[in-house]
Amino acid sequence: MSTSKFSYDGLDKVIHERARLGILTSLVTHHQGLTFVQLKKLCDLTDGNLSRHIKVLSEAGFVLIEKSFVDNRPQTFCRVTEAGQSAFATYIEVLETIVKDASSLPVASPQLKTT
Amino acid sequence: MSTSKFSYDGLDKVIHERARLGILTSLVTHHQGLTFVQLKKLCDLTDGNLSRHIKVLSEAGFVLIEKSFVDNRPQTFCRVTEAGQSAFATYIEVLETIVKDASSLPVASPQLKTT
DNA sequence: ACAGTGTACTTTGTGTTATAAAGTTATTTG
DNA sequence: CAAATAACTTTATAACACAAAGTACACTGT
Repeated sequence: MSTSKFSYDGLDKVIHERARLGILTSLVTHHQGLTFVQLKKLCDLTDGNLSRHIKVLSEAGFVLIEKSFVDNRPQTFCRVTEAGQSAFATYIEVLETIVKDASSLPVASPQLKTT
Repeated sequence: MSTSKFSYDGLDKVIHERARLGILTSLVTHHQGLTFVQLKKLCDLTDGNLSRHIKVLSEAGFVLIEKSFVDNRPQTFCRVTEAGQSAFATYIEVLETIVKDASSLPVASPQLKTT
C-alpha cells in the first residue's frame, strides 16, 4: 500500500475487470440474485466467459453460486455476498476518487514551440 | 457494441488498467507534462513497468514521449495528446455511469421463468 | 427408439500482457 | 578506476481473458 496519489492500489484486481465489474454491478443492483442466463444477457457475455468469471468471483468470496434444477434443466443462481458488497463499495469509492481527480482543473500550460 | 446495460464496452482496454489509468490521470491533471521520474513517484511504479506502460499509451496515440538530456542525464518527458484526452474523457464518463449504476436502488429482477 | 437439435453450462487451449528481473548506458563519487 | 547511482529498456515468466470445444441432459420429429 502506497501513498502515491495516482497509484490507485485500492482497485481490487478481481473487480477491476470489465466483465466482472459488470457482473458485480448487476448483482449488487439485483440484490435478490440473478440466474446464469440473466447475467449472460445483462452483461453481454458468452457462456464460457461468464462461467469463468463467476468462478473467479466466487473463489474470491464475492458471489455465492447456487445450482439447482428448474423444469428439469440446470439453473445456476448467483448472488453477491456481504464480502462482495463491501469490496464492491470500496472499489466504487476509488472510482469516485478517480473521477474527482480527473476533473480537477488542469493547469494551463503554454504551448510548446512547434518549429 | 451491445446494448446490454452492464456490458460497459466503452471501457477502453488500454486505459482500463490500473497503472495506465494512474498515468493518464496524472498526465491529464498535469497538462504541462511530467517526467519519467515524476510519473514513477506519482503512480508508484517500477522503472520497467512505467517504461512498458507509457510505451503502450504512446502506441495507442494517447501520450507523447519526448526524450532529451538534462544535466547530462537522459530525461523522458510525457504529455497527453488530444486523442488521449478525448479517450480519457470518454472513459471517465463510463466510470460515472458505473458509479451511478452501483448506487441505484436495487431493482426488481428480470422475470424468472415460471414452471 | 433414436438421430438431431437445443439449452445450460464447464473445460481446455491459445494468445496477450502485466510484472519482475536483468540488462544497458552514462555519470558521479570515494 | 572501481563501485555506486541514475534513468531508463529489454527479456522472461506467470497470470489470465477469451474463444472454441466439450459435456450432459431434455425435447422433438420420424
